[in-house]
Amino acid sequence: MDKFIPTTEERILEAAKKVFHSKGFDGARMQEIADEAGVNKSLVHYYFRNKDNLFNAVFEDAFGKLLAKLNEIFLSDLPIATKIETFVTYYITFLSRNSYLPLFILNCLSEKPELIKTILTRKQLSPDHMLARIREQVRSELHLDIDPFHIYINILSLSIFPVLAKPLLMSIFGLSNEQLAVFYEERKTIVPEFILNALKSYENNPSK
Amino acid sequence: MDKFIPTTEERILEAAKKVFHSKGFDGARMQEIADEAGVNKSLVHYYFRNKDNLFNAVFEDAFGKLLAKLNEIFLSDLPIATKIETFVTYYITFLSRNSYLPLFILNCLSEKPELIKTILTRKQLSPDHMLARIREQVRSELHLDIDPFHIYINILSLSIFPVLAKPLLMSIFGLSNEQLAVFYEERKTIVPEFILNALKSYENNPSK
DNA sequence: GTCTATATGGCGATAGAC
DNA sequence: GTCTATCGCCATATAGAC
Repeated sequence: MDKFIPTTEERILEAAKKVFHSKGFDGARMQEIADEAGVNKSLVHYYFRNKDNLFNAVFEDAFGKLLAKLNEIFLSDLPIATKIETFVTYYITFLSRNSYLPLFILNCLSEKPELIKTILTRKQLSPDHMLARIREQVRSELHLDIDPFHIYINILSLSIFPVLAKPLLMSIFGLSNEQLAVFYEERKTIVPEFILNALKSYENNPSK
Repeated sequence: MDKFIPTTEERILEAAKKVFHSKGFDGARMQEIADEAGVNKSLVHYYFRNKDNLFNAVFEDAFGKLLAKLNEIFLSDLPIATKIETFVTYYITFLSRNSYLPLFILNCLSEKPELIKTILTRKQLSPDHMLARIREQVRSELHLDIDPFHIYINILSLSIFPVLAKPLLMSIFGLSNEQLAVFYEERKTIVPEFILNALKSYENNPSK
């Protein structure tokens, strides 16, 4: 079994992910990235020219993966209930293992929102297409004629916020890492249940 | 009507809020804060000694207000359904008017989680007390014997995340400021409905 | 490709006149 | 209390030897 030997460039990119994810653009130091990668500081500039370039590479990698998965799940042929379960489980699992990621992405988007256009076109992702698909399924499978946008945002909120708020859960409620792991595990079943329960009630009482 | 004339110190603090909220600790510049307040840079040091002190003052102000309101609502004598409505409406209103706040607070907590202890003790806030109160009401009013923690986190998620994700909503879905205002307005009724619907289903089917 | 050395600028903080 | 001037440090980035 031949071991994967990363090139210097890959080592730098991995180190940059670690540092940018936890410290953000302004807080990160090129020296720290170099140390983390075990290379000389000048090499970082040699491969990526400047801090902005390196940061963009890190951001595209992080956000691109998440967006692609989002699209993959919601454009698939699964029934809507299964999609919700799959999405919630996948996102909670992935984000809780990379818990710096969501905060990093939101910070980046609030500072440089233009970066997202590049990624959407480069990866050929269309959020409108995805929303249309959800609306169609909500209508045909759940027999609800409602705007799917709020539902969609609710799914994202319930999956992402609890990971985003990890430091808050630890410092306010004093949860340990073990308790947090249990908490996230529970949410993988509780959240889809919660959402489908809420939707079922609309079925009985189609006010909208 | 005598106009409120802010002291220099107050002007600096207000300016610091604006700059720290939007740029974070590392991104903020003492010079920018001074410019924003219309004073000389040295005056900022004169009143607050250093950047850390100033930042702590800003953080305590922001987070303290939100925590106090959270406690006030959930420890009040309102029925649980009304509490949820009140909370959702208040938080969406307040946060969407100060949309930098939630991201600012989460960043701060992930970098210096120890700051929260000070605030909790200084403001005499007890999260455990609040959770106990919710459990009690969920049991007596909704006749559900379930752990209120997930419900509580769901309420926070559905209220806070959509504001936190404002830049995401704007850049991915291309929402304008007007569309966002409508969106947040809709959520003030949709979210409590969604939550209470979900809880009602547990009532019919008390698996837990 | 990888290193050392250095240019260049910006930032937080202080000293000291008024 | 408010200003000007400046110190000392550190960060990004580049030049150039190997």
